[in-house]
This record gives sequence, structure tokens and C-alpha cells, in this order.
Amino acid sequence: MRKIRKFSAPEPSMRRLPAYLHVLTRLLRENRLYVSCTFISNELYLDPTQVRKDLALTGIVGKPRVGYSVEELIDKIKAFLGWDVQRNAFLVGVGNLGTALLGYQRFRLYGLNIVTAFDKDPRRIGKTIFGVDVLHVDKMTNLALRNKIDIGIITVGEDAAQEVADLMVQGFIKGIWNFAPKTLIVPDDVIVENAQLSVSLGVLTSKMKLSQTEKNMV
Amino acid sequence: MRKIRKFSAPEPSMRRLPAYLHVLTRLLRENRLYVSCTFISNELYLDPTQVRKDLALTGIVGKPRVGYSVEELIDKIKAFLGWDVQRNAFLVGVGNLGTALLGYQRFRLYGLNIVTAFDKDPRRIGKTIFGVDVLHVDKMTNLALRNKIDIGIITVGEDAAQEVADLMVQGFIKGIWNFAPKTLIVPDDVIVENAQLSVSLGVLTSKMKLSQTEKNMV
DNA sequence: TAGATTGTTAATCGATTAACAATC
DNA sequence: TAGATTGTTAATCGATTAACAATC
Repeated sequence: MRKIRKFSAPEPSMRRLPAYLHVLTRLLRENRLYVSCTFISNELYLDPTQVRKDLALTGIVGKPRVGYSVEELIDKIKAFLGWDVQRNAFLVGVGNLGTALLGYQRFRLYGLNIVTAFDKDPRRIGKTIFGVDVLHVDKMTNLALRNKIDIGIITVGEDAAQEVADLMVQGFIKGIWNFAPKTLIVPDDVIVENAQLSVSLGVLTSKMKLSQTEKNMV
Repeated sequence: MRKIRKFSAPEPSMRRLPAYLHVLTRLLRENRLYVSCTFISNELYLDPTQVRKDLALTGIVGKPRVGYSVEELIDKIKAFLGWDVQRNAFLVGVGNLGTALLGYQRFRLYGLNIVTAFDKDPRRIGKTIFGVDVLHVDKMTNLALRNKIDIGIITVGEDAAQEVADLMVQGFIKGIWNFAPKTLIVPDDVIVENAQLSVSLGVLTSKMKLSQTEKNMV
């Protein structure tokens, strides 16, 4: 196995932080100034020590007996997740899922700015979907080189996914968000995050199957 | 913390299995009869022992020097993930994401059958989207009780998510696939799988931030 | 002050990886 | 048979949880 030096924080922690942000945003709306780990852990059914460690990763310092400043904590978590800067993205594959992502307003909260979409289907090219133009995928690499594009979103089928990833790498895109059910091969300095729906569904249906077995066992 | 007796398999393993299935499906198309752990681990950049342990979870028995039967392995993994049976699902929230899920043909491969969709927006009610009728969400609970519905898919906003989950629980739905950015509170016998896009995006942008820091450090 | 909460160190738990015997 | 591969046990690694001192 290729060993990669690990600078990055524990992934389980990274995955919990967005949920903290949801709670904190609500508290901010309610004008709460401070929050304790215990409060967050109760809201999310997590261990309070785990919450404390996760928060410590962001560099925040709390006040004993008082807790953490809600506002400061929101800022620190956003910075930790890299949501404090705007990132320009290209999306390739304007099918159902791609279209849904183009219309997902919430991405603005995370600094994700999808500037252009691409496809190879002539029926889709030339359209404007949720204010985003759809161009032929052949134009993607050059456009990525000219405008600095941070993130490439892959919402094509599994057959085209590697091809699209290659074009993104050529366009010096350093982060790929891959929704295609395919393991991508990219250089070491390119980060791939997989977001296959099947993975999540598999966890659900696998656990459901097990809970049926449990019932039979009782 | 509430301790839950754990029957279910390690979640990391469950999350890797769909990727194995992709490789195996390709091999099946290529008419390969047998496959070794080493082959799969090379394809997916995983440790071969890890692959072997994951496969062992499915109950498959391999032949030394030969490997595992591709066809049998596919069946075993599908059974393990609970993808060997059809499950009826209701989807609530016919926004962009909900619509995309209704049109996602691949779900059939996983046994997921979305039978009806729901919303509370009168402009959406009465429509048929990708062959699925959209009804008012008030009708959901009763319909779930009358037809046996296994899975509820929540694609509403965070404000309505808990409310929708409550209705699903009342309708005896035992598995909830939650795309809303909200931690749901449900009885112990209901399984919730969260599939927030923000979690995946957060991992990507957090790692990208770190790799920029690395560059500055060099 | 007393006590709630943070921050940190130690212990436990679970997942990954290494080593190796069994097998065909 | 020799050797590739499985299956399993042991070692390591990392994440979670417990314990407790520091703080305001």
C-alpha cells in the first residue's frame, strides 16, 4: 500500500462538524451567546468528550463554567471545514443529480460556487440551468486553466467518470467531488471525495436486514 | 450515552462493499469466473487483508490458489447489503434533490422502489414525476400503514425534517434515509441513515485547505 | 467558595495491517 | 510438488470513552 503522510484531521471528526454547525446556527438565531459541549452532545446524541475533542481541533478556546462563544465557534468550524472561502467549481454531467446540485442553494453557505456546467449531450448544451450555462465538456479543461477552478464535480455515469477526472486533472483542478460509482485514479496532489448514494443506501438496507434478523432471533 | 447492542457489521466494511460490487460487475461483463482479493485490492487501492475480511463478512468461501467465484460473490455482497430484496419507499420533499432521486434509475439495482412521493406545496401535488405520483404529505402516514412501506426518504428542508420523520414513524416505516441537515429523533427500532451532502463536501474542502497549508509549509 | 465546565492524560475499544498456517 | 491464495491469529494503529486536574 502506498503510504500517504497524513496532515489531515481525523475524518470521523470532520464528518461530525457540520452537525455541530446546524445546532450552533439555531442557537445563534435564538441569540444564545455561549454553548457547552454537554449541550451539543445532548442535541446530537454524542459523547461530550468527543464533542470537546472535535471542537479543540478547530483551535477554539472555551471558558470553564461558561462554554464556547457560539459566534466564534461557528467561525472556527467554518474555517476548519474550509467554508470561509469561496471556491469556484465546474460540474460535469447535467443529468438528474447534476441538475439537482446546480439548484441546491445551500451550497452558498459552504462557499461552493458552481460557475459552469458541462455535458456532451447536444440537447443539454447551450441551456442555462439555475443560472448556470451548460457547455460541451471538450471546453472544460481550457476554461479551467484560464479561470482558476478549485473543485470539479463529477455527476456523469460510471463509464465516463475516469475520462472526466483526467480532463479535470489536466485543467489543474485539485479537488474532485465524485458522485459516479467508480474509483478514480488521480495524481497524489489531487483530492478525491466520493459521494456515492449507493454507499449510504447500502448502510441503511444492510442495517435494516440485520434488525429483521434480530427480530427472528427473539 | 445510551448503549445500543450491536448486531450490525463494522460500518467501514459496509461502506466498502458497494465498490467491490462495481469491480465485480465489470468482471462479470468480461466473463471472468474467479477473482482474488489481491485483484480487488489493487483495483481499489485497498489492503488485500482488509478486502479478505470484508468479503468474509458476507459468508463467502473462497478456493485457495483460485479465489472467489465472481457470480457467487456478487450475490453474497448483494444479500449482505440487503439488496437482494425489493423495498418499497416513500419520498417526502419533491424539490431539486427529491426530483433527482425519483429519476435515479440505478436505485433499481439496489432493490429500492419509490412508490409514491409527497410534498405540501400545492404546485407540486398532483404531478407525476418520472412515473411517480406526488400526493399531499398529510396522506403519507395512512398510505404507509395500508401498503407496507419499508423506507422513508426525507428530502425536505431542515425545518420540516423532524415533523416528516414523526409521520413516517407513525406509519410504521422502519428505515429512514435522511438528506435533510438535521439530526432526527426516532424510536430505537427505527434506523436512520444520514446522507447530508454537506458532510461529504466538508471532508473535501477541509482536506483541500490542509493541502494548501502543506504547500505553504514546504 | 462551590461547582460547572474546559482541557488533557490514560484506558478502552475497534479497525487495520502484519504474520503465518492451511489448502488446493 | 511448489506456490498462490485463502483464512485466521497476533500486532499495531487510531478513535472513542473514562478519569481527573485546572479554571473561572
